[in-house]
Amino acid sequence: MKVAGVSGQVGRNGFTSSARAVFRMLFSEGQATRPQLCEALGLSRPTMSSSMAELDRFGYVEKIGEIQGAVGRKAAMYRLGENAGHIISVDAGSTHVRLRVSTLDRRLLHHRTYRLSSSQRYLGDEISVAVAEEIEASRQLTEKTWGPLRAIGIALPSRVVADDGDARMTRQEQIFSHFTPPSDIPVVLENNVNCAAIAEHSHGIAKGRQDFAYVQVGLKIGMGIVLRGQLLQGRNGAAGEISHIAFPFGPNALPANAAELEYYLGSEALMARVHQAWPADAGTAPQDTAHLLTLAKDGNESANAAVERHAGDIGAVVATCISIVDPGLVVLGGGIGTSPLILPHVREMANRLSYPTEIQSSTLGADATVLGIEKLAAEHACNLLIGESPE
Amino acid sequence: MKVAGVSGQVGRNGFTSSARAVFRMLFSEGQATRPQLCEALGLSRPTMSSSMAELDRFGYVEKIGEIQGAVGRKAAMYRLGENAGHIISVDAGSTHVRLRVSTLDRRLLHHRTYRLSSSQRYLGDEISVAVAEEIEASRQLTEKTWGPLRAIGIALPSRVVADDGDARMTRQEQIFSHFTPPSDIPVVLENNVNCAAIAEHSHGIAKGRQDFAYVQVGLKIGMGIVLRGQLLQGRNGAAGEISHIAFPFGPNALPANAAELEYYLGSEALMARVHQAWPADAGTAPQDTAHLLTLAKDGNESANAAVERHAGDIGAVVATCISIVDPGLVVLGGGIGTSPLILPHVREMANRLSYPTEIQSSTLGADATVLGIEKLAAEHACNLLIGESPE
DNA sequence: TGATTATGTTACGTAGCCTAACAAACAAAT
DNA sequence: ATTTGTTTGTTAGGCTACGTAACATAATCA
Repeated sequence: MKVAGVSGQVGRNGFTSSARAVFRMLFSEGQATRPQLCEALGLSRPTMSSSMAELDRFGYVEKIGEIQGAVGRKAAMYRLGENAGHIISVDAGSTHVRLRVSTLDRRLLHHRTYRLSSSQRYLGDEISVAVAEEIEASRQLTEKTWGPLRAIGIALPSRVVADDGDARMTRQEQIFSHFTPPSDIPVVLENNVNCAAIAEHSHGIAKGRQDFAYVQVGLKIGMGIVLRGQLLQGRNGAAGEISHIAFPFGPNALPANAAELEYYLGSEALMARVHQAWPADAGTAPQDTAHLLTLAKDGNESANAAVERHAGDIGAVVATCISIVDPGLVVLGGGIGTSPLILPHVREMANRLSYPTEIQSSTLGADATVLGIEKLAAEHACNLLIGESPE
Repeated sequence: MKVAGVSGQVGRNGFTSSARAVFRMLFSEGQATRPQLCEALGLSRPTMSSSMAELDRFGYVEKIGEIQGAVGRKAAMYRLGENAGHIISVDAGSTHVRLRVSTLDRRLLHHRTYRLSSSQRYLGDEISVAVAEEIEASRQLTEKTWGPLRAIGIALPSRVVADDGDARMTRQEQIFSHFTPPSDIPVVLENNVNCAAIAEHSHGIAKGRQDFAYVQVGLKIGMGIVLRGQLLQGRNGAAGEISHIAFPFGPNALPANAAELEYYLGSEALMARVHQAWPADAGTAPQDTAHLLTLAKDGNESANAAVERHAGDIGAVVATCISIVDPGLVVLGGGIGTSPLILPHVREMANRLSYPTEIQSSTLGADATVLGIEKLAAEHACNLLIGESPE
């Protein structure tokens, strides 16, 4: 994750640590009563009173109702207040630009989806233009109940280098070719596969897991790794760039070029191999991977063989990842990755080659990436507002 | 790292956070004056006084002298006191059992090295017996100025699973077949390659790095990964088990068995290939890898070709690791890994296939592993004594 | 209409830090 | 040898962020 713009106050900012804990709790839980917060944070009721007063002075919390227990007085329910502000999150994808405007605790305020004129294989001008326009349009209709804009998050189809990393040779700056963010708003950039991984962590099948890997198999292949609850980025923003693992590699084969696996495991090369091997008497060869998967599902032998072989290849890649980070859980995503046809073969290959690991298909839809960058942007905004998280 | 024995008090234990910070500073720095500690920890001199008094009551610190600045009063120099105690660290290696007795701040009190009767490929009875005897012998001569024994650390040639991991199918318990640790002393277990990585971090070329990978190439091949300053262990204790990456893997090759790379890249298979390819007119074929490296260094063409090919294979493995964790630094260790002959070829292959990464040879000697487990055991003892580290 | 229970506030105590001021111990200047 | 200035360490006292105890408030239940 790269953060541009405002350098930001980190740490001490006048709030007591209890007030910060309360804010952070409402930030992550959405809403809670005072007794719930006391219980969860181990604070006394007087401390809760003063923390709430502190936060309320800035409009960072608001009371949204009361709930009645079995007996006794009603408990006041709170959530983040208007002044906690809002964020804009954008998935600058290859076919669509998806945008969400939401509060820090991720209540959706507004959303848009823009379809690009053509599929963009890499981050380029058209994506930058579309992002600029979509963000501008959303900013126009900002309602004043949304509070101040705290951050803009953008998920990119490119490597993204953290602030302390080595940013040479990255395409990440391309996003700014036609898009100039407001000067006082921090911009959070992250790779789109990593964002999908984050979404699996916060909304998907990896919820509650400290460690897991998310492998996306579609047009391209990529991986996002979460270790100890945190996204692994790497010195060059290249953590999870599995298209660069050594391939081919064997007793009589050394890799000749970088990223050969990207071509081999990508949809295009897969379909090329399918066409090559397609028997003349097996009917029309499928035109795309969706078609291939449909044929396989319907029992077409040639399609099944191709899918099985591809699943084996993916299983080999997954085994390699497990052998290096041993995450305990691997989530498969992307057009091919989520197919129930490949799952058993990936499991079989991965578990045969490496170590006991749960392997599951993603259940999140097309919103995963934008939800992931939303989470990251919200976290960044939260940190700027009340200081870095304690751990 | 697996921890057996005493469950331990974690966190709150009567010490103020300043006192804990002071202890932790002396633990990591070895010794420091009061003003130095004030400066480094951001504490006032009165707070330092009370923290020192607190720690001194338990004998956890001791004054070891005074140093004179340019002008002004002398500053008192402190280090950890006798009651901070000592630890025993053991490298249960394949040919030797190395043992160190040291204070928590790693002042060497005693050391022994025991040569095993034969090279042990796996953790088995002979190693367990040797460890039991060496530890017992060291405990006999415990001097009372050493203070209490706080922990025993053992580096094992086996996967080691963390307390929350999945311990099935591990050999780690073998160490206790003939060795029963004192019931009230915590035992810290860790894989020996991971220990060597830790040693690179605390004493070696990776000092000060947050992220790096250590690749050991010798009789076997293995990796230890440090991310955000912490060892990566993995759900099955299998993080860094690079002998399990998919191999062979190519357009016409899927791996048949687990760990084929272990056989292919190990010394034995390497030498078998060398013998196979050795020309009849090139003199006697080398008998072991050391001999092979010597011949290559002296310009022998066949030896050089074999070394270069092996280095390329290692480079491919390193590239795979970089593509997954992108650590920014890879340290090569082990009998073959530290050879200056392979370094340029590994660099060339790794950087061609993946991302800009510093690749260096280890400069630590045979003590690396025991120094690594010493660090881990010391940290564990420190945490038990004064609570978990804040971050 | 109490009795009971949960919530929130007020009053007050305390731990753990700080600053200010002073005492002690030193080198360098007089 | 005395004075001066500097650094170190201690004493005195204050402040902040918590806590507990007690009370006020608001609900259910009998």
